Amino acid sequence: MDHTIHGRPYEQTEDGPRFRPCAPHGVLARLGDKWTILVLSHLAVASGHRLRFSELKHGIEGITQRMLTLTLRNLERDGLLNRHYFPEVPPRVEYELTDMGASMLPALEGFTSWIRENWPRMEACRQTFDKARE
Amino acid sequence: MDHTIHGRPYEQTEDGPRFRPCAPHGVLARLGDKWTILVLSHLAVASGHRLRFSELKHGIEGITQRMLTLTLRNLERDGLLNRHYFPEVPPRVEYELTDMGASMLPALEGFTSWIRENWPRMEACRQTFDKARE
DNA sequence: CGGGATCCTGTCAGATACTG
DNA sequence: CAGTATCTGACAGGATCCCG
Repeated sequence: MDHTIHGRPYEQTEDGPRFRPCAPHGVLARLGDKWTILVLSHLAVASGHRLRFSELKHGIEGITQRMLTLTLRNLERDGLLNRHYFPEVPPRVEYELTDMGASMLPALEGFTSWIRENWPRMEACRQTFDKARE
Repeated sequence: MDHTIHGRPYEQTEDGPRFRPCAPHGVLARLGDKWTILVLSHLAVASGHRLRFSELKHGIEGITQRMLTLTLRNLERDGLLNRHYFPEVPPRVEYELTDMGASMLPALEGFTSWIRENWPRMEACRQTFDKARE
């Protein structure tokens, strides 16, 4: 039998539930990496949820070709976006959110709206905390 | 004037909006680290949103003392939980979600529910992707 | 234009040992 | 019991060069 609390798998022990590393962690780890949120933000507001490589690169301050490529590969691997390659000269490549990728946006938006509301307070907490142990 | 799209700051350029690194990324990076979600999950389901250090340590498979301490410090710094120290012998320390910490749970739950629904599909996409370029 | 291949670096997780 | 201190290897990510 598989037990879950709030959808998270755990095993019962005599001292209470013990969670194991699980899916939410893996996905949030991906979203939490340095560039993924920025890439998704751009595609979220783009017409057709679709942009070419150079538009993404120019739109994200400080990202290198390599990191953009890696970020896009990971998102493609997870099925969150599709890569469209046009063998023209010069070549053109467009990235587009999949249905699954687009379906994630409301959940992400819900979370980011919480963050926006609470961000000033978190920032204040950090400064208080840091000052208390300078 | 400060422009935002979906709450994210950006600067306008002749080629369209350019986002800058912003608060959502920082918070998600924290949540995405290896242990934070597991710590929050435990506190979320604990009575009074409150647990002592050893309960957390025992409840999270594989975490080291050091990493649990660091994870808890970061959450405390962000104002998401409080540390209660009882100078007994042996000492006892309890960690408790703050109001802000508890207010984050619904947003987190919304996100993790999306993940649970889509996780099998993401896993399938990864395997397809990996096989295609073995 | 898009991106693969290499090399290099700082950062951080993990293990271990010690302490009030 | 609940930490802190120290060391180490692994790895994320930046810089650079080249290629169809």
